Amino acid sequence: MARPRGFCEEEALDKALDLFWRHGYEGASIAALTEAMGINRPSLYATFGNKEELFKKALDRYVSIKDAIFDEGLAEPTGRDVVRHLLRKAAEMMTEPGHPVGCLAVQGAISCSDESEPVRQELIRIRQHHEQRIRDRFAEEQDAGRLPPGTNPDDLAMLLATIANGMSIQASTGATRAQLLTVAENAARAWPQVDDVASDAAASNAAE
Amino acid sequence: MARPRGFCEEEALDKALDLFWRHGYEGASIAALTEAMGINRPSLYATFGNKEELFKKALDRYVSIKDAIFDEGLAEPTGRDVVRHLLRKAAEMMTEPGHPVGCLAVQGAISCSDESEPVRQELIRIRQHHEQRIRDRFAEEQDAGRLPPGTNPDDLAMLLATIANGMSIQASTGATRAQLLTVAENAARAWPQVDDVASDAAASNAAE
DNA sequence: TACATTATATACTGATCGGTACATAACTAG
DNA sequence: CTAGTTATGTACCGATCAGTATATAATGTA
Repeated sequence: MARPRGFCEEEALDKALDLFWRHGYEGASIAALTEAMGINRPSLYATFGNKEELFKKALDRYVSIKDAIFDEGLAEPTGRDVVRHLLRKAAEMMTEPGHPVGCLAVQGAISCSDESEPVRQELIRIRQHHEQRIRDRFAEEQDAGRLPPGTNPDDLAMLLATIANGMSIQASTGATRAQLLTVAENAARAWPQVDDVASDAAASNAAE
Repeated sequence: MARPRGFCEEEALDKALDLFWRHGYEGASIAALTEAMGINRPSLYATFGNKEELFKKALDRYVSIKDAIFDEGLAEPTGRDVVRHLLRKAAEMMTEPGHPVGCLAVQGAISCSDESEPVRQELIRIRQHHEQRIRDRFAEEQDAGRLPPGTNPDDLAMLLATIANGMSIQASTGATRAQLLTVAENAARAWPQVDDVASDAAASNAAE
């Protein structure tokens, strides 16, 4: 019973996600956001609250995309297949033409000023959520007897997350899709799995 | 024959390096820099030119530190030893108490605004310099016959750089030294080397 | 002691940041 | 057509950004 909104909220969120992804949280200014979203400042604040809330709402869309990829990847039959699937998908997603490069949860979490600390914490939380999913999947691998003796599924999950994070950095600094796919394939081939590891145990005890 | 400088240029540069490392290029404001360095704005500009030149001079000190680590690590007898040495050193350096976490060349290269693009390019150049050193070392491994058939030394160098970059992200988001050392050890153990790889060739052709 | 030179400290510039006050436009219910 | 409500557009707020003008303090030389 009042003036209707002159823009689509979801479309505007997608534009905001693109800009945040491309420039990080602080790098995307309100001026740039409103221009990309095709709306005015007051409309943005009336609809989304403030910059931080807008970011979180855009982030929700990003997480749902990534969760869908994890659903596929974690369903692969063995740990090595999971690694290959997830890293290949990551390589493709991070170099999608017309899309921002790298992973929003990595690029956006690099601290610039302190003011964006809550956003950084949120991104860390997101990444830990995904790492937890990998941990659970690798625990299944261990139960299935496919982990070499002494290999810790949590350690492998962290290694995989580390490689994925590194790929995001590589992508944001010019790595091509072909290069990232090669990284993914080499990581998958070297992945420890019981059918190709001979001796070597207790890598997990190396930390002091 | 004039008023002498009231501060030590090298000490001031070290303070600046610490701040850039901690907050990134844009995140370290001139106000914060001058306070940390214990000098005034005009002194900073008279001595170091401007923010970008100050950053590059601080970066030089960082690169020399890192190059020294590479000198040690690349001297290890085999590729796997090189990987273990470099990743262990990286884990220790990234979690040094009282120091900023992560790698400056990674944390600083994440784009916030476009204005810092030249700085980003400089950091990318630095990282490529180090990746080149790894490439050369792995080429020696291939000549020595320690690389599994079909394994490309350049690909392995990129994989190693990817893991190191990922460790920087992990460090900046709360990973402990013990966790990073475990990542390093697991990566080293799984590293492809001719004495433990049976079949599997041409991982390099996986990219499309 | 007087001068030339360089470093320092204060205070400013214009631009941009996130966020908002306020007047007006567009709509629906009566 | 009017009243009430919500969206929009403009123009602003104080804070902060990198960088600088200017006046003064501290030195070596003469």
